[in-house]
Amino acid sequence: MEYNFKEIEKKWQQKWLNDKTFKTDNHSDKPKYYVLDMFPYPSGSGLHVGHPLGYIASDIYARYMRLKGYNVLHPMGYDAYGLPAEQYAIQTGQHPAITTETNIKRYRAQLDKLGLSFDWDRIVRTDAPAYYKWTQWVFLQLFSSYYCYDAQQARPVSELIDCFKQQGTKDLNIASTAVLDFTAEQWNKKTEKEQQEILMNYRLAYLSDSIVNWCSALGTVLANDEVVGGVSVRGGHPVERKLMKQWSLRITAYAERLLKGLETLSWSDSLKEIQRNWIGRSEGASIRFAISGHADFLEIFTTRPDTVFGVSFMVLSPEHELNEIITTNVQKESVEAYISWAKNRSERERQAEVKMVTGVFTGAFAVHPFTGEQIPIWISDYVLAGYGTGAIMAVPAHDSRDFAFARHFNLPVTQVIVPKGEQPEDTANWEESKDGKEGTCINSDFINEMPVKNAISAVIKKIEELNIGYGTVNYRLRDAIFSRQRYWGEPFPIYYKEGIPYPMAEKDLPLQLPDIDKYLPTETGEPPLARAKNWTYNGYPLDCNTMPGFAGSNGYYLRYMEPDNKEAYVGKQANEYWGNVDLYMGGAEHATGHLLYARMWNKFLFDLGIVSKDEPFQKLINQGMIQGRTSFVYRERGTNRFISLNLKNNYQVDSIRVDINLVDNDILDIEQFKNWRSEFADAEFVLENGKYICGYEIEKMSKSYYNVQNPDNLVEKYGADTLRMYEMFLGPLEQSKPWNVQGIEGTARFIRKFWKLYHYNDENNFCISEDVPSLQELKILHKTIKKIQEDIEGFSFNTSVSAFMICVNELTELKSNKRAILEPLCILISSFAPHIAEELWQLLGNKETISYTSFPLVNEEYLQESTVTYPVSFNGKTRFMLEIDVHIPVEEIEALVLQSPEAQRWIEGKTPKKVIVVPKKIINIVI
RNA sequence: GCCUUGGUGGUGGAAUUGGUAGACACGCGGGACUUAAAAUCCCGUGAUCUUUAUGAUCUUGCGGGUUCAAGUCCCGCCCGGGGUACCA
Repeated sequence: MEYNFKEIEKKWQQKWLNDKTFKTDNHSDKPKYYVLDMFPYPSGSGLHVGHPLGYIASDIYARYMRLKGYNVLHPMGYDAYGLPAEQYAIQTGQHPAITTETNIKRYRAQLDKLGLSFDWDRIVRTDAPAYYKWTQWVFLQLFSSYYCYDAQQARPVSELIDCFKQQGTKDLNIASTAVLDFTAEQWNKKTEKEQQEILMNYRLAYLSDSIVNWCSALGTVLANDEVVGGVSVRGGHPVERKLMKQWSLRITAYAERLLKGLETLSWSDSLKEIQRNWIGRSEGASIRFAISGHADFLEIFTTRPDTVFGVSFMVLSPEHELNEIITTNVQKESVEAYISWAKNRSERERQAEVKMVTGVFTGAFAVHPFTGEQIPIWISDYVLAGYGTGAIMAVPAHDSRDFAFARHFNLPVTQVIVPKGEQPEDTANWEESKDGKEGTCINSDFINEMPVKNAISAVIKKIEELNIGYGTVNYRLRDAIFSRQRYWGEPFPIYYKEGIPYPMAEKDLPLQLPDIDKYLPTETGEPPLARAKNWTYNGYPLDCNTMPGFAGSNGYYLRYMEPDNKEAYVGKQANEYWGNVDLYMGGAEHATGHLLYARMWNKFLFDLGIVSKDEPFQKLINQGMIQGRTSFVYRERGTNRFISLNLKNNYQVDSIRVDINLVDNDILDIEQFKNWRSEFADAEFVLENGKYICGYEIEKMSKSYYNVQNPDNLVEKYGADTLRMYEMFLGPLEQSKPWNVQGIEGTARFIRKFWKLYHYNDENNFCISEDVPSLQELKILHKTIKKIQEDIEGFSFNTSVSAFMICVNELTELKSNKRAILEPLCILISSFAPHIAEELWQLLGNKETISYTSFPLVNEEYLQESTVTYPVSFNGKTRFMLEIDVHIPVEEIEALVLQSPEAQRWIEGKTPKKVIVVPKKIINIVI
């Protein structure tokens, strides 16, 4: 039989489906292993070649673990809520549910063709009411909980109310938006509304004013990605940063645990580092400065209280609430102008354009807490409203941004720290600040001559004594804004009574997403849900926001454990059996989003006693991103004439992305291009050598860049086994790489070669030899088993594939087709190329599928060598090879080498200075 | 800007974690089979030089350093990718 991958793959995919080969039971004698992929967002352009990279890798591991005797849970689902379906709905009027359904069907068909071993009976999708019921349920729990720092866990708000009734805020150490102070008596006198407002200050899901990108023309809030240069990408309308009431999750309450928990995880160091930096723990002090002529205080956070005597000005963020209060009449106009200018700059712009120094003086002065000096208060957008208190004390001598600011506005620079081994200098000559945290204090009153570290604690002690501040820990992490003014998401199970939000009863969940006539915000700027008819609960209006994309993806891994449970998010027994995810496969682009929110979500559920593990994802592998190669054509400005790549420098041109399907080998198919868009129908071209050559760039694969490569054509042409092998062969799993199909022929050839090894006669029938294998064949086999086992366990799948290839090449050379070799080989290859492996396995006469067998064991005996071949180097340059018996002790090797005629030739009668013998590695002779 | 990651032949990449740089594959060149093509198989393939050899020299983004020995470790640069809080 010829190798007919189409028939073979279809046959086995059908069989796995019919037999439910990969259905997983929640009960087993075997140890459990949970392999999870980050589920995809079903986009309109279908599954692209980047998706399977992770899915194939996790599938290889899942299949391997089954062979190693584990009960493996390997499910799949869809992150079905998202912006693209909504945008499409706005444009076409088609309900996002329909778009999503179509896309999911397409994804499923594409996934099925790859031969992935998912247990499809456990499918979850985030837009299913039976699923989002539980997303809403968790939200209600968050709403009804607060975070107690003493207990280091979430507690019910009802407990907090009892506490307020009895002792007010006394001795409370809990997470809050603002620090409040009241007695039991005061609490009990408050109205229901006042009490509810106070409780909002503590809830883990709470309403507050947050800064968002508001586009009044579109009537909606935009992501930073959707804003460029202060205007919306769509339409180019102005966008301003505006305070709006939003739901938030108090993830900052979990900052410390999120940080600590990282230590227990098998994630890459870089990913942990990203999360650590994102959480951004810094120790420092909060100090209150009095303001001249005002009752208000200016509270700042600094990590360098030791530099307090070097303060030469204060800086407030443009959003700071004191701006309005303290600005003098003289400065009013320029301050207002500056603030309104700064308002339209995104946070990213502000931080990126670090060289651009801007700011304005308020006219007001703060009072130095120790010297009583008058310190001018400035406003500048290099101070961010969202970090610390949104205000800083500027110490230009020891902070580079403050230094740049001081130089630009000609403010004084006072040195207060002398780095070790240096002398105090005249700061007028400085070209940069001395930011180092090592040194001794000068010009600093009571901390003079102290090293920085001691000075920090001395100042903290002093401000605590004076009751003007305290030592504190600050996090860069911000609470997550949790509401979106969009349609396609989970509605909030919250209704309003006299403007106060109340939770719906759990028994009334899920609160189903209503149908509406249009997916746009209302004319008055209300979110789309305001268009829904009877959007009320017991006669009260419901919240019109929806939850963000990440809401549904937080706890989905729990739902796979028991997807049909109607009583609970996840049943206790199922959760205790599956614990957490043993291996999570997904992209590193989720490092600070999903992977942080999901951890917090899980920790909260852990606090509630719903889940048994504090961390959701024990081991994490980030598959690299497969990048697209976007093709570009170059249009001469103001014309419809296109200039070939190497001639474009002679013209003034604009780069235009062109669909990669119109380009072959960088050569544009001009006829197809003309038909692609009506605007190009009468295009003219300036060619080189009769061809139009396109340029290219490597970037993220995206429908909007026209560079999406889908796997369908390749599966059609080469089969799933080849595609699977090829995607793994492409390079290290964790590295990003551009997609390129140049090498796929080689993998296809290798699979055919493997098949032919057992189908070599004229009729192409299956031929197998029952002979006992030779030592050489056993050596090849066991070398391969060992290598592949090591590589799978180290997620080095590219070298595994190479090892297979070498093995097949060697066997082909020996014309070896023995049963005793093929049988283990089928099992080895079954993780990578499961279809061909099953087919050969069946041809060998096996009745059961490979998943019921176990991984072959390595017999080290076959791998032992009697000699070692040493490279012999002179002064580090390898000159010849020398074979030495393994049993010769290391001490004797030196003499042996020096005596060899080759060595004598290189030594040329000189006396070697030194001989280095590294066992089994190298011999180096220094002369 | 900040965080993170990568840079090795014409191309994708390998290198036992400090020990023969370029495995394996693509591509390319040559040959066999064939009327021919496809497929398949065999040989060659980092660069330069010469005395054409079991030869020499150079070579892992650039510049320094540590070491008997550096793609790998250290310091300083350059360039690409991802993230940067409402894309998923």
